[in-house]
Amino acid sequence: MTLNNQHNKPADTVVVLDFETTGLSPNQGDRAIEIGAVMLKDGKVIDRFQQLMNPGFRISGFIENYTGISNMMLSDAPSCETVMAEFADFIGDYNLVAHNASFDQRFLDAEFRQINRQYPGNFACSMLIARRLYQDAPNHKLGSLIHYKNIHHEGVFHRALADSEMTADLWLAMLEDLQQEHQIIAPDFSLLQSIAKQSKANVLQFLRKQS
DNA sequence: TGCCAGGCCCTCTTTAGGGCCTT
Repeated sequence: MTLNNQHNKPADTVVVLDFETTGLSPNQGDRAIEIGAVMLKDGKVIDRFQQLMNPGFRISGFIENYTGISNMMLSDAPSCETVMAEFADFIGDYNLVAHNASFDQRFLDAEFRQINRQYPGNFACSMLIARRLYQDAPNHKLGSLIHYKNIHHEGVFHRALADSEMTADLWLAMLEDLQQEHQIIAPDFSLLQSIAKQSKANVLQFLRKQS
């Protein structure tokens, strides 16, 4: 459910999202079971979305243990189609951010195909950007980066809203580091997308040209 | 019957292999 519908649609607003799913591949029949999202504008959270959804079949014990989402919790949840229609309205035409975005994009595309909805926004991947900016991090899992950047968290992992909140905080930390450590005055969505496309060796030179 | 993701990225590469990341 969305918590605040009173917002405009400026270009500097992004939606940071995270899916919990029945598995790794929509092509193998996997479905979404939870969507969480945070809307960011000018470095602040202005809206949130969180909803469980019933995939129409029982989820595995592995997924119950991994996410803490049980078959009982999903039994009275609305259908994927109902939730995703509401989520399509939430994201509108904003640009999107996710950690390992190719995963979330596959599920978003698959679930939207089921309800004949589309979105015009672009995706940016916080993992690919973090691999460039934080080359000394022990690894680039979301939880590891949260610890690496000393980002406050509530100790909840692998739930959609909690993970999207942490990804949003990581996104804001990367924007701040680009300003503070790389003297880039106004880093934006397209710049971060470009950083992900730089080679590991060339990214510092690329950043110097932006400052 | 047997198998079962996909994309990015690095390197002991490019006529390939394997690790990382997401559930």
